[in-house]
Amino acid sequence: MAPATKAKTEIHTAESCIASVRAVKDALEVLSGRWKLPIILSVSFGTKRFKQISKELNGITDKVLSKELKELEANQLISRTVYDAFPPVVEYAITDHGKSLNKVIAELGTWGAAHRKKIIGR
Amino acid sequence: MAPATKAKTEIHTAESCIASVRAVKDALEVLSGRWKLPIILSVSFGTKRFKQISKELNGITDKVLSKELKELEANQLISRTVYDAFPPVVEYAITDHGKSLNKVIAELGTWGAAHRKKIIGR
DNA sequence: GAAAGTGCTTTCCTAAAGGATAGTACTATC
DNA sequence: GATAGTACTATCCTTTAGGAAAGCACTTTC
Repeated sequence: MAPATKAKTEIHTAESCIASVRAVKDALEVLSGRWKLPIILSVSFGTKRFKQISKELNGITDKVLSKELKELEANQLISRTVYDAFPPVVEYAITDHGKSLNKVIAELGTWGAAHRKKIIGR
Repeated sequence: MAPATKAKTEIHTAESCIASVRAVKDALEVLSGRWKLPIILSVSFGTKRFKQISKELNGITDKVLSKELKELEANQLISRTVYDAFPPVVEYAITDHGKSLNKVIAELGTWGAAHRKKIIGR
């Protein structure tokens, strides 16, 4: 069997492909790493405090969680509210912009579960 | 304003939250890094050769691309076909399993474009 | 007055990601 | 016989991600 030949239509396709690739790369830049999406998901289930998020993510260290929360806040994906009390009380909530990731994350979760079954088998 | 109080219903919510988080983490493990999703997207636009993918991704080095392609093949997300010719001809195509990521990637692209406008402003 | 509780920060360290650069295999073309 | 063409591989190096462990602030509870 011979390799496929270049068709004229591919030129047009290539351009839209490149544009799409760029958009996906933009998204990945903001959402990079193992934790940002899981954090957003956790918070989108309801306003949470630091320790609660930490427990639900299972495995993240305080340092990393703190750093990720800052980045997410900077990108307006979550909001942070401090109450002056002691011991400290800080609440994290999803923003409207963060909510706009709902579909992405839902799809990803669905796919993750399906992939696990297919490849790992359980 | 006082911090929100813990409601009974949150117990139930927390469990489904943790399950969702796990699924998302599973997905992220397979799709980790800056390049895998863009590669899958590129290939899902049509069967491509090494150099073509390289050009469309804009910025990836040969070494990294080669490595990523191997991982994606191992996870059955793309297929690799070698034709014995000189210079070499190798074609990469999306698999059915890879196609199952279409919605995820499309959503991500849409979001990426919107986010760029919102935060970066162009 | 010791201990617990919360949301961090700090220091130190390892592993992995990823980039730069060059090289190879072999044929075809000029 | 130099050069181009393709899909890599190999080496070396820098940067980033991320983890482990401990410390701190200040109040309340025992």
